[in-house]
Amino acid sequence: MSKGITSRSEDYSQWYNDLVTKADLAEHSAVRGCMVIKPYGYSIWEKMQAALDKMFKDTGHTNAYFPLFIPKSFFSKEASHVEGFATECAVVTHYRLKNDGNGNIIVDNEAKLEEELIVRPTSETIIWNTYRGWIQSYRDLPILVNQWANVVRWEMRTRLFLRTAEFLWQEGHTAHATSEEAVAEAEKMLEVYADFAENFLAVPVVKGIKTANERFAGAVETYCIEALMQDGKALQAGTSHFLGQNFAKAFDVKFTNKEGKLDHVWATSWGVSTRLMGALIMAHSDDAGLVLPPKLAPIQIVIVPINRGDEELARITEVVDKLISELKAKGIAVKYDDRDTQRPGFKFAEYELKGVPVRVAIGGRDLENGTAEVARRDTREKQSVSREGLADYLEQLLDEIQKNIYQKALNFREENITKVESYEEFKEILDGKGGFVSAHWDGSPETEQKIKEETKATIRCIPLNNPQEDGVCIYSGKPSKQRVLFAKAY
RNA sequence: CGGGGUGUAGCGUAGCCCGGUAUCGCGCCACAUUUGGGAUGUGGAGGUCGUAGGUUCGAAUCCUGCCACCCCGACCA
Repeated sequence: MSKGITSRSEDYSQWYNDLVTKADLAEHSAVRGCMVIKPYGYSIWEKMQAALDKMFKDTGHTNAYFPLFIPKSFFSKEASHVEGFATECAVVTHYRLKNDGNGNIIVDNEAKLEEELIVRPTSETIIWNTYRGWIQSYRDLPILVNQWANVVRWEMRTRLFLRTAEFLWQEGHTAHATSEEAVAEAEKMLEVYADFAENFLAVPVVKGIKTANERFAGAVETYCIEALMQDGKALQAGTSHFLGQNFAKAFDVKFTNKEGKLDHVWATSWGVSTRLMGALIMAHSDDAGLVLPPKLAPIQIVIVPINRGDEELARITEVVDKLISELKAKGIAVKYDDRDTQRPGFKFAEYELKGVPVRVAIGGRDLENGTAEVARRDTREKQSVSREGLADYLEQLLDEIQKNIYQKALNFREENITKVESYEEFKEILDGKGGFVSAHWDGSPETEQKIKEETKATIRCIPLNNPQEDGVCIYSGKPSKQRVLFAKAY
C-alpha cells in the first residue's frame, strides 16, 4: 500500500515507528533516549497546547515558570515522592568544564556543586517550596498555576513520544483552603482532559481513579483518563492528583483560615505530555499513514492542481485562490501545493502519509465542469463536488471527519471492553483480543500485584461512577463490590 | 540495567566466514519528454564502512573498548 510503512498486522510497533519517522513527526537524537520533535510534529503539539491552554485559562488558571533544577534536599522532603522518582533522576554535580592540557574538555573537579541539583522529573517540590512564601492567609488561596515545561525521567527503554528521557508537558499546581475544594479541582481538571481527548484528539477515554499501586508518588488520590489503542493496549493519556496536605506538610506551607486557625494547605497537580502525540497516532492512523483529527491538523485541507503546462496551472490557480480566501475566511488551515517538482500522485501519497484530513484536486476537467475532486483521509473516499458552495461543503466535511474518527474509535473501544467472570477467561481475553477487561477484584494490592506478575496486565482504573455489584474476585475468590478495568498498557 | 540482534552514501542493502579502498535499489543534481494515484530516459555527484584503539606490508572484513538503535525482560507518563 504505502511505500516503506510496515503494516499494522505485520508488526504494530514497527508500524508506529515508521509512522513517526516517515510522517516527519520526530526522530531519534544524538542523545540517548531523547528525541527531536520535527516541525510537522511540533505543529501538532502546538495545536494541542493552544487548545489546552485556552481550557486552562477558561477555568481560571494562569501560566508561570519554575526552574529546571531542583536542589536535592527539596526533592527528598516528601518520602513517597522521592521513593517514586529516585531511580530515574538526572543529577547535576558540577558547574564548569576545563581543558586538561591535552586538548580534551573534561569536568573540572574543582567545580563541584556543594549541593547537587536534580533535573526536574516533575515540579511539586520546587513549587511547594515557593508557595510557602506566597501563602499566609485563606485570602491568598486558591493559587491556580500551570506551567508548560520539559521534564526528565531517565527511562531504561524509550519509544518516540510514548516514553522518552526528556519530554514536554504541562503541569498544573494548585493550592486550596479545603480538602473539598482541592478534590473538586482535581476532578474538574480530569473533566478538562477528558473533554480535550474526546473533542480534539477524537479519542474516547475512560475516566477513573488509580489503585494504590498505580498512584502518583506523593498523591492521596490519582485520577486518570485511559485510552485504548488499536492494538488493544491501554494508554494513560492524562492524570490529575489530589495531593492532600502531603506537600504542604513536607514544605511547611500553612495558612490562617477564616476561624483564625493555622492549617496546612491542600494541593492538586495535573499533567498531560507529548505522550498525547503517541495516543493521537495510535488511535486513528492506518497502513497508509497518519489520520489526524481536523481540529489538530496543521494542514486541514490541501489543494493539489492537476495541470498540463503553465497556462493551465494559471487558470487552475485562479480558481484555487478564490477557494483559499473563502476557506481562510472560515478559519480553515489550507495549503495549496503547486510545486511543479512533484507529480500529483506523489503529493496524494505524501499528504495521506501526513494525515491531512481533506484533499482537493482540481484539474482541467474540473475547470470545464465547475467541479473539484474531494478526498477524505479518514474513509479514503473520493467524490466530485460542485465548486458552487464548495467552501461550505468542505467546512462541514471537516466537522464530519472529526466526528467520524471519534465514533470509529469509540466503537472500537466499546467492542474491546470485555466482562469476564473467571481468571481463565481473563487470561484468554488478554492473550487473544486484548483491550480492557472488566473484572471483579478484591481490592487488595497483593492480588493486583500477583495478576500483574502473571499476566502483565495492570488495573488501569476504577471507573468513576462505577456501578456497584456483588461478585467474587477473579483471582482470590474473595467478595468484591465492583468491577475494575484491567489491560496491558503502554 | 540484564539477554539477544544491528550499525557500510540521505534511506534500504551486498560484501565480512576465507583481509587487497566497496555492490545494488530508492532518493539527490542536470537535461529532455511527462503530469486525474508514488513518471521515464540519458548523464552525473555523493562513502574517514558507527567510533576509538589493536593485529597486519595492507582492515568494511580479524581482536578489544566505547556509542547509538531495534527486540525481549525489570522500571515508568
